[in-house]
Amino acid sequence: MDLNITLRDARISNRREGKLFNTLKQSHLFASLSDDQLDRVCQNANITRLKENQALFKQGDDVYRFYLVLSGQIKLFVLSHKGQEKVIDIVSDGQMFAEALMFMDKPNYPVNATAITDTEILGIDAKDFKAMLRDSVDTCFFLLADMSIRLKSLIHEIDTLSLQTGNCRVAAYLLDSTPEDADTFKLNIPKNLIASRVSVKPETFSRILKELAEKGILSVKGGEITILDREALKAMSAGQ
Amino acid sequence: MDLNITLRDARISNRREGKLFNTLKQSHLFASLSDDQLDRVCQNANITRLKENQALFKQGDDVYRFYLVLSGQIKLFVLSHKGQEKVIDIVSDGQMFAEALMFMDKPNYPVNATAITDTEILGIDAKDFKAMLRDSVDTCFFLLADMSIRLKSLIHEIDTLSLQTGNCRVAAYLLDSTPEDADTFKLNIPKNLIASRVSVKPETFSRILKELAEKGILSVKGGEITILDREALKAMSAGQ
DNA sequence: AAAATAAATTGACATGGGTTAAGTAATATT
DNA sequence: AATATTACTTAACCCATGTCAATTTATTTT
Repeated sequence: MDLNITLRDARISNRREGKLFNTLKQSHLFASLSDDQLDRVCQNANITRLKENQALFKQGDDVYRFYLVLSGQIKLFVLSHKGQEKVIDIVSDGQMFAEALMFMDKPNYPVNATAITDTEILGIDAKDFKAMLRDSVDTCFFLLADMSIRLKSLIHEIDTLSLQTGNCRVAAYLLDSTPEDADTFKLNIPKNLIASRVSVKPETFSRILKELAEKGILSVKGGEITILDREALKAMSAGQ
Repeated sequence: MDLNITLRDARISNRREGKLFNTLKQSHLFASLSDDQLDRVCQNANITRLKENQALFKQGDDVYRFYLVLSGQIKLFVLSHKGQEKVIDIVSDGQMFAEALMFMDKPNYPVNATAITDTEILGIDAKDFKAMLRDSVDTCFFLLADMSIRLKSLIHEIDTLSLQTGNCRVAAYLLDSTPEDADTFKLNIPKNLIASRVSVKPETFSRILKELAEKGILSVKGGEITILDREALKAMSAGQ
């Protein structure tokens, strides 16, 4: 199929400007690999282009690869019995996902992955990567650190789900979405996905934004948010 | 202090009946280590006895060790701004905890750890362990698998917190607490801790148990639960 | 055993946030 | 540009679960 291009081709066409290699090296995990190791890992790697709304894998599918987003965005989500969707995470440019699974016995994806915009991803073969990993304890340690950070942030997520209100989670999300300096920014994903990400309904998300606007903490113009009172927002994200 | 006994002493006194070594080998991670590697790891290890309600570490403390529970139970929990407690996990005999943290830059415990009964734990020095780990890719892989399983279960936890009711989470907890064969069992931790573990208030937990009893799904006599209709309980844990 | 303390239950009530439904804005399609 | 589709907002209502308060039941302590 013409959606899949072998990495060899991609490397030849991209090496000149170094786009792919640079992207890989920007990623925490690959930064410490030599070009040789990178080559080994990329033997059976491939680049896939997903159209908006196209699924990459479904919850329960067997795991043969993990992925690095080159451009675009992927949503990782679970579905309830009744088809209700909960966004676990949104993965964007330069970020890796599903890299933790290959170490399990007979791994299955615990989430669904679907592109939310046209997206270009690099898929890396789990077997190749694990084989390389046996020769690179450093990379093992990078991966352990990576997973450790994820564990910590998931624990924090459980924490906020159990102990905080939707209000706090929205405030925290907004603070997390804007750099310290810029007070005006555009939401990079649709509001209904943000709502699911912070575990409230879209209606509730709207209400919370409205409430924040009424309190003078921020102003909302479509997808453009301006933070007017950062301290108040921080206070709210910390739980009032 | 007399609460800390060096492992050398412990080994001498325990090797005969092999209690400590067996406990270590029952643990997923240590099962693949040679006795020599085990010795290296245990250089600066020590055994600590905690009294009921005694804290082992607090959220934010620097991480120098990770732990294996030899006997008793430890609760891992976070506190809200207002002092509200959320139990992240209960760790019992043979289980390891905090082993994921040592790979981070300047790690701090993301949770509090307190003994809920008199507890005996083996503390393993993170530096020693990491040094040994550089010579044992196998153990790296075990650890990666271990962390992968934890990641998966935390994702599942977020899933159930976002998409399911307290009802479902209680049902799932109860199913998880009893072996497939025995229908009658004693809750091994106080009900208020179970409530926090499944993210409901003690009052709500009481009501849910009462409702389950009224529906004929189980019977409750103090801390003793008898499952009367396992299928119904499974259905409820799956979301009605 | 009695008293004191802590844990669990129960009821009355409050509320955060879900549900339903309608309408409005924004985006995509013809 | 006109239509269709999708995303977002708003309002009225409702429910699961939290809060508060009072009791009952366990568990310690003396």
